[in-house]
Amino acid sequence: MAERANTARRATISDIARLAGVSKGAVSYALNGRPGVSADTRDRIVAIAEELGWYPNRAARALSAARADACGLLLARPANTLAVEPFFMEFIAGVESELSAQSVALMIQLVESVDDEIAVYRRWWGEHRVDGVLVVDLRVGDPRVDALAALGLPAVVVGGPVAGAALPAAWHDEASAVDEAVRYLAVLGHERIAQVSGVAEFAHTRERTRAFAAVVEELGLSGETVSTDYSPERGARVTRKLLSSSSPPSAIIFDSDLLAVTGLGVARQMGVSVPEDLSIVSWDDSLISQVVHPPLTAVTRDIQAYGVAATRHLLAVVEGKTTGDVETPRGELTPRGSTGPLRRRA
Amino acid sequence: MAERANTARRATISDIARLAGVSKGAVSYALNGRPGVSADTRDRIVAIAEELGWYPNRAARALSAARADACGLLLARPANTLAVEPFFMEFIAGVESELSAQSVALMIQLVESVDDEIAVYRRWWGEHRVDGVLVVDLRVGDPRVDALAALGLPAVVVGGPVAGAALPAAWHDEASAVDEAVRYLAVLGHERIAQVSGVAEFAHTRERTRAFAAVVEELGLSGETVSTDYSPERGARVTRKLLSSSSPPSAIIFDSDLLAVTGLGVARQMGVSVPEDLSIVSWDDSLISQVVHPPLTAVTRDIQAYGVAATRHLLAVVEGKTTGDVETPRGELTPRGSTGPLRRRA
DNA sequence: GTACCATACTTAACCGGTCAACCGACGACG
DNA sequence: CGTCGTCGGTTGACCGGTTAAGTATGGTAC
Repeated sequence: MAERANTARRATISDIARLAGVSKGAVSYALNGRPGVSADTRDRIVAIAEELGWYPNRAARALSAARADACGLLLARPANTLAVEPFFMEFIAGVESELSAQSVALMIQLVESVDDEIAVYRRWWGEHRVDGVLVVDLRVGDPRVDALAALGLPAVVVGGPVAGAALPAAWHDEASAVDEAVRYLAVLGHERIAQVSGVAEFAHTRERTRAFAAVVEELGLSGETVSTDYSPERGARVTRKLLSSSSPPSAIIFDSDLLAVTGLGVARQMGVSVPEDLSIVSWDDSLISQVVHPPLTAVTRDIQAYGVAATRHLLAVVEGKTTGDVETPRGELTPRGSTGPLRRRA
Repeated sequence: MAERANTARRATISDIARLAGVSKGAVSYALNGRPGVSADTRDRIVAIAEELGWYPNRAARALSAARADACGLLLARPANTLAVEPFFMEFIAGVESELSAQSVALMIQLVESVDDEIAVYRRWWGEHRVDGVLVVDLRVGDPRVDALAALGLPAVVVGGPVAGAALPAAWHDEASAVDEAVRYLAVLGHERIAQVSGVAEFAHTRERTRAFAAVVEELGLSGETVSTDYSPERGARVTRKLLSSSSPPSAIIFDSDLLAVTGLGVARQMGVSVPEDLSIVSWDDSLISQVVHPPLTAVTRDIQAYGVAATRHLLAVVEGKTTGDVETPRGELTPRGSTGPLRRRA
C-alpha cells in the first residue's frame, strides 16, 4: 500500500517561501539563524518548516557549500576476521558518536586490498562524497599516505605517527603497555616469554615487537616473537608449535583478543592449564576476553575514546585548523585470572 | 604542507567541455554513454576526463536525479555488545559487498533507542541522504514499521516478515533450526533442555522461543526458556542459576555465540564439564564459537549471504520493482565438540 | 529638510550536473 | 528541387539550496 506512491514530495524552501509569502532567500536566512529577517518573520518561517517536516536537502547544500558533511572509513581486512575483531566495531562506535554529534555522516566500505582502498579514496574525493577519511591499519611505508597527500583529501592516520608527517595522526604509545606486561610477567617469575603478533607489516605490530625485544633484552629474559595474519588458524598453529617445543614459553602475549582466546583453546586442548602452566596476556580487552574461563589478563585501551579522539582530530583537519598529531591515552595492563606465578616443573 | 591548500579544484564537466571545445551537454552525453555525440568526440571527451581524473560530483547528480545513491543502516544496541556480536559486522560485510558493486554508499549510525532511530530515518529521508534503509532487530509491534511506511522511505525489514506487510522483508525460517537442534539433543538422550534467549521483544527471539516450546512439547521433554538482553552479565547469571538448580538441564541452547561462549565459561568455572555434563548449542557460528575448547556446536547461517540478499531486495524496493518479501536460506546445525550423549548420573 | 544608515527584505547568480527542446547541415527520397 | 529525417551537436531550464548585491522603508542626526 505504501509503495512508491508514498514517496510524496519532500518540502523545499520554495514551498516554505510560498506559504510564508516571502522569498527563498529570506527562508534560507531564517532557517540558518542568520541576520536579515525580523524575529516575527523568522518565527513564522520556522513554524512552517517545522510543520512541513522540512530538512535541508543535503545534496543541494553540498553543491554550494562544497561540503559533503560525511567522513569515510575503509577497512581492508577479510570480513570474517573483521566480524570477530571487536576493535573495529568499538572504534566505529566512538567515531560515530562524535560524527553524529556534528551531524556528519559516516561512510563505510570494505575493500580487498590497499590498492582498492586508494582507488576508493580517489573516487570518494572526486565525487565529493566525503570531506575526510580515517586511515586504519597503517603499514610500514604505507602507499596510502602519499596517495592521500597527493590527492589533497584530508585524512587522519589512526596509529601513526607517520615519519615525515605527510599526514596528521592520532596515535598512542604502544611500547609502554608491552613494557608493563613483560615486567609484570617477569615479576611473576616467567623467564621464557613469547609474543604472538599480528600482521608484521602493520606499524603498530612493528612497534610492539620492537618494544617487546627491547624490554626482554633489558630484563635478560628469553623472548620470541612469531607473527600471524590475525587469523585463528595461524594463531592456533603457532601457539601449538610454541607449546610443543622442547623449551616452551611459560607466558604468551597475544596481539589481539581473538588470538588470545584461540591460544587459550589450544592450551586447553593440549592439556596445558592456564594459568598454572601457562600465563596468557591479551591485547585489547573486549567482552570475549572476559567471558572465557579463566578471564584473560589484558592490555586495556578505551577504544571508543580512541575513535572519538581520532574523529575530533579529523574534523579539525577538515576545517583546516590543524596539521599536527594527537596522542591518545595509552593502554594499561588489567590483570585477571589468566596470568599467575611461574610453577617450576618438578 | 599538504593542508587545505592542496584541496585543488577537482575537475568538472565544464572544465572538460572547455578543453574539448564542446558544450557541457555534449560532455554529459558522452560520459554517460548516451547517444548524441559522435564516436570521435566521445573518445576525445572520455580521454580528457580520464586525464583530469574526473568523477561526477555526487551532490550535483543527486540534485537533479533525486537519488542519493546511498543506503542506511541504524543500529540500536549498546556499542560494546555490538562490538562483540559478530553477526553485525558480517552482515554489514554482505550488505557492503552488494552495495559497492552498484556503487551505492552505505551510511551507518549507532542510536540509543528506537525513538532516536525513527528520528534519524526522518532526517535522513528529509535530507535526501539515503534512498532506502535496512531495518534490523525487528520488535514485536515495532513502531519503526509504521513510521517508515508513513514516511514513504523505502525499507526492507531484516528478520520479518511483518504481519500486515506494511514493509517488505528479508527473512528466514528460524523455527526449523530450533527444531533440528532440539531433536538432535533429544536423540543424544537429553531430556531437560534450556534455552537462553536474547531480547524477548525481538521478533526472531519470539519466533525461536515459540518453536522451542513447540518441539519440546511434541517430544515430551522438559524445556525452559530464560531471556536475556544479550549481555554477558545476564547470560552468565542465568546460566549459573540454571546449572545450580536442583534439577539442572543437561543441554542449553544459547541465542548468540557470545552468550554461548559465556555459558561455556560459567560451566567451566562451576566445574561442569562440557560436553560430559552439559551440552551447549550456539546460535550463529562465528570464529569465536570455533576457537574455544571444546568448539561449539552451532546453528550456522551464512550471514554475509543474508546481508547480500537483504540488500539486493532493498535495491529492488528502492527501484519500485517489488513490494514483496524474500526468504533466505535457513540456519542449519553444525555439530562440534560441545554436544554429546547424556551421561547418566550415578 | 536633507543626508545617512540600519533593517528587512528581494533578486539573481551560482554550485555541477541532467535533459528536453531546439538548430544547422547533410543525405535521401519522391 | 523541395522536403523530410537523422546525426551531432548547442542552449537553457532545472534540481534546492546559499549568498552577494540591490532596494524599499523608516528612523535618526545635524
